[in-house]
This record gives sequence, structure tokens and C-alpha cells, in this order.
Amino acid sequence: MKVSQMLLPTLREVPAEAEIISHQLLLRAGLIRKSASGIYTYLPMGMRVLHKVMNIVREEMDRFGGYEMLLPIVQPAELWKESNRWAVYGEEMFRLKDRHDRDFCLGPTHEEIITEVLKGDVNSYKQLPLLLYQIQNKYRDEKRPRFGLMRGREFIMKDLYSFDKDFEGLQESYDRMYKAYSNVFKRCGLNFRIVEADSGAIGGNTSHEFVVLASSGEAGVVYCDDCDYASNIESAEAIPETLAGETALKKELIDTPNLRSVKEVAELLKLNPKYFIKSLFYKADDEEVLVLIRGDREVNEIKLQNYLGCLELEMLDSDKVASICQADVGFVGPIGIDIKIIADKEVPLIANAVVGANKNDYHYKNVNSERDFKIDAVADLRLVGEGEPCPKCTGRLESARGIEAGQIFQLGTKYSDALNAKYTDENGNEQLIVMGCYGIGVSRTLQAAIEQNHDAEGIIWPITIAPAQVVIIPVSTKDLGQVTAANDIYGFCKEAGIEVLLDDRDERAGVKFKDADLVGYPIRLTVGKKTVNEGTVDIRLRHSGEEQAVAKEEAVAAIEKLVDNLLQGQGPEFVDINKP
RNA sequence: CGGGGUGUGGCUCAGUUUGGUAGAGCGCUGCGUUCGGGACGCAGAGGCCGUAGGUUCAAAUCCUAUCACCCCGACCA
Repeated sequence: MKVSQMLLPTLREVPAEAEIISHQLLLRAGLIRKSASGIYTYLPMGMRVLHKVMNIVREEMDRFGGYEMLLPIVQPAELWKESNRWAVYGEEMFRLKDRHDRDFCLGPTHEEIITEVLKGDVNSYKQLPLLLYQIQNKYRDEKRPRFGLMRGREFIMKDLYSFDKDFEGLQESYDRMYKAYSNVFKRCGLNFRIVEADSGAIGGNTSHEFVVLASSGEAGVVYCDDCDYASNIESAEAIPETLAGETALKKELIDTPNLRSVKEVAELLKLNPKYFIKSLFYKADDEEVLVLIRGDREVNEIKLQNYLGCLELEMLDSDKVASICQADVGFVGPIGIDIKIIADKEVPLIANAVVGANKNDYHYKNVNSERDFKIDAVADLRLVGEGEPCPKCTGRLESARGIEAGQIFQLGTKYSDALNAKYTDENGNEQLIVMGCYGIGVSRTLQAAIEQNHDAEGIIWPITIAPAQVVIIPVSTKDLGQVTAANDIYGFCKEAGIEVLLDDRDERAGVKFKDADLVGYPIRLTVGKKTVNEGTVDIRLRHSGEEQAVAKEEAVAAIEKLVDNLLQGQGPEFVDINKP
């Protein structure tokens, strides 16, 4: 590879469109360019990194028994109607029609299509289990594409699907993928955590996410400071806090002119917000519900949606709330309301609470559930916060942010049932195939790696996914001695199987050094006057800045050794269950 | 989807308030000097000012519509 012959358009200035550092560096280092919001072109160096990540994924999938396939991106609507997801996916699905006016979509994921393939060709227990995967573009018309490759509308994902006879087999497949995923992210040089997760629209029960820690990440996670419990905040179990018991006092109407928030009323009454009950009105599909939660807590809408089993969940607009309560938002409460009321587990534990009076400018105090209002159901509906007790031990929860790079699900029979994918067991009985699915956001992982590995000068690639292991920079392209030496070393490196790039542009040395730091090659070899006069080259490590002079005859051997060392530092503690 | 903002050369931006010859820096081309951390000088090229209408003698600038892109929010009771 020679820079003079490649498209490697680095930028000195930060493009206005990029907010976070990894996005800026992707653009500045000449790895990607935007085509439309959330849609990107991969330039040659970006493509090389992408291939590196994809190959690591491939190797680990194959190591654990996966077989790669290629599935259609354009998929017929009928399949999606069969699984009912044509409706569920809603606006997020890219839809199109063919010339005969038939409906199609650009696949946001591939459960339907692969199940369809399977059911035609798999019908005996002898053919199971199967682990099949594909790495390709997926399409989701995100409300708000963001942060470059992080939340794109067209993105590259690896999806593996497991097909087993029973749930025992599923657990085995799931465990394999758990290990495979750990290997993938270790090999990519990422600092990540495995957390319990909600299974969301995909469905199923058990699920884990692989979260790359980064402050810019969109996923919130909590983890125990004592045991190994870790969870996505969306699914983290909340332990109800018990408040000191009090005798129920007489309900009392209090004057709260224009005080609408818990905070304002709490200040007036000099009462801790934990003695308030917030009333939130939601529309769950077509049903209106009132959700009650302690004044200092927040509703976890994922939990609420799961509890209600609805497809769409949104808060009621204030006009609608006013018509139900005969009062404005800010003064509404559960007393005398005739719709379904569900309460967080902590609500019944509050004695003598404050609630809106359903009368403008008034609240009630000393309100007690059951006596003053009914609760139709109690559930864990709240968001867990930092410092709360761990649900698994006596420790406390810490919180962090991260990038969700991978997620694994135990689907069970949801799709095989919907799409009628069955096999015949040992006894001649028809059984549903038990499925799992396992996704890695490949393009997102690439960006996550930059988010975690950079400095003020640019990217610092882990050597396992670097676009090139070594860059050779001749200081002056006018000095024939330097050019010859650089070319020789370049050739020897190639022969030795080192991934090497020669920056043979007729640029000043400073420009080439800056670009090398920006693009982030792990090793840099400089050929200069010293090479011609004294026979040495300078070898420098990007991550530490260490530099040393080496005789040019020993340069290739030195680089080989450095590459090996770096690879070992980045290597996984290989988990290999296929080998004895 | 709601709110805000921006569209001017490849990139970063000024010019718009107050209508009157389209600008700067970087990048690009040529020549010269320079040459181990984004050099300097000289000479150049490159722009239907997002798009479509309108107002006006005259529109990057004013009006209307539209498109694109970016940011914030979508927990407020």
C-alpha cells in the first residue's frame, strides 16, 4: 500500500457535522464520508478496519460452530406480516414497492427471512442444532440518526441465529455465543461490560448486552460494587425502599397556588419528595392508564411497556389529562379517577402521602392508598439510580454509560411459532424449533474502538483492527538514498507478511507525521538522513510515543517483534470449546 | 414527532441587520526558496450564495414555499 496511490483524504479541520470525538476522527482520518443523514461511505482505510473487525467476528463465529450465509436485504412484506412485525416496526422500517405495487422492506434484521429458509429445509432433529450467521447492511429509519456510525440508518451488523431442539440446546448455544462475543470484543481491544438486558421488540426472555464503556454512549448501565451483577438500566430490577411506618392521618386539602411540580410543593410543605406520589397518564395502544410513582423516582417506560404488553406507549397530552381529571397537569392525582391505575411497588409503602387534588391550585396531604384511592395493579416500574441496593447481594449499584455493541437473546419459539418452523423429534412428534439470535453492530464497534482509543493527535488503533500495522515515512522524497531505503524496507516488510503502508507522498515530514498520528497506525518507521549517513531508522510506537533507532538491516525483524508483542497484548484469553 | 439552528468554492467560516462588482483562511495548480512535527513568497484555478417562486431598476441579503443538514427534547405533573 502506498499513500500516493490511495484515497486517504485527511482533514485538518473538524467538520461541522461531527459532535463526538470518534465521529470527528472517522472523518478527519479519511475513513468515512457522509452520503446522507445516517448513511456513510467507507473509504479505503475505513474499509480495511471494517474488514478487520468483520474477520475477527467471522473467526469467532466459526470457532464456535457458526456457518456464514448471505441473506436478502430486500425482503417481501408477507413474511413480516406473518410475524406481525410489519406493524410492530412502524416508522422505523424502510418500506418500498416494486413495479407491481407489491410491498417490500429493507431488512432491519433477519429473523423472518432466515426462519423462512430454515423451515423449508430443516425438518428432523438430526439436522439440529444449527448456528447460522450473516454480516451485512441493515436498515432502520431512525428518528434521529446520530454520531456518525453510532446510530446510522444504514449500518453493518452481524446476526447469528441458533436453532435448537429444545431449551436445553438453546442454553448451550447461548453460552457459546456469550463466550464468542467476549472473545470478539477482547480481540478488538475494547473495555466492555456484559450486562443483563431487556429483550425489547425482538422478543424472548434472557438477554445480555455487551456494552463498550464510553461517556458518550447512549446506553446506561448499573453494576454492583461488590458482586458481578450488571444490568442495562432499562431492565435493572429496583428494590423498593421501606419508609418508616406512620399512623394514617386524616386526609387534608391544602392550598398550593400555582405550585405544579413535586419540587415546588415539597418546598412549601418542607417535606421530602419521597412522601409524594406522582401521577402520570399514559396511552398504551388504545388504553389510558394512570401510573403512580414516588415523587423522587422516575418511571422506566421500558418496564411499563413490558408490564402492559403494549406496542406503543406515550404520555397523554395535557388537554386529555385535564379532561379526565377536571384539573390541569400539576394538580392531578389518583383520587376519584375512573381509569386503570397501576402503581410502582413503592407507592403502597408511602403513608400520609401528598398527591394532586384534581382541582387547580390544590393538593391533598395525608393520603393513603386503598383508603383514599384504589390501585389496580402493583409492579416494578421505576428507573434504578446510582447508590441503590444491588438486587443480588448487599452491595450498592454504580452507574456508567456505554455503547451497546452487541446483544444476545434467547428467543424461544416466538418466531418458529409465528412462522410455523417445526421439526420431527426422535418419537415422530412435531416440535417447534427453539431459536436464539445474536447481534453485533460491526460498524458501531469500529467507532466504539475509536471512542476508546484516541488522544489529542488522533486515533490509536489496537493493532488487531488497525488499517495497517506499520507506516513507513521517508522524510524526504528528493533524497534518492532515503527513497531507496524506504522502498527496500517496505518490500521486506511485505515479504515478511507485515501489513505495511508507505507514505511516499512528496510532502514535508511534518505533514506525514501528523497524518500518521491522525490515522493512528500502531507502529511508525521513519527513514531520514540518519538512515543514509548512519544506517539507522527510527521506530516509534503510537500508543506510548516510545521511539528508538534501529540499524536498517534489523528494522524488519524489530517490527516483526513489535507486531507480535502488540498482538499478544491485544489477544483474547481464548475460550475454545471445540478443542479438547 | 416537537423546539431551535445552519445552508456562500473541496474544508472551516465572514458578508444578510441597513438590497448596489461574491470575500478570508486552509486545501488545490504552477514557479522559486525551504525540508525530522500540518513552511514561506509570487502567480493562478475554482462559487446557478441549497432549490423554486415573488417584491425591486437591482436580491447571497427582503417575502413565501420547499428541500437538506445539525443540535436539544420527547419523564412534565
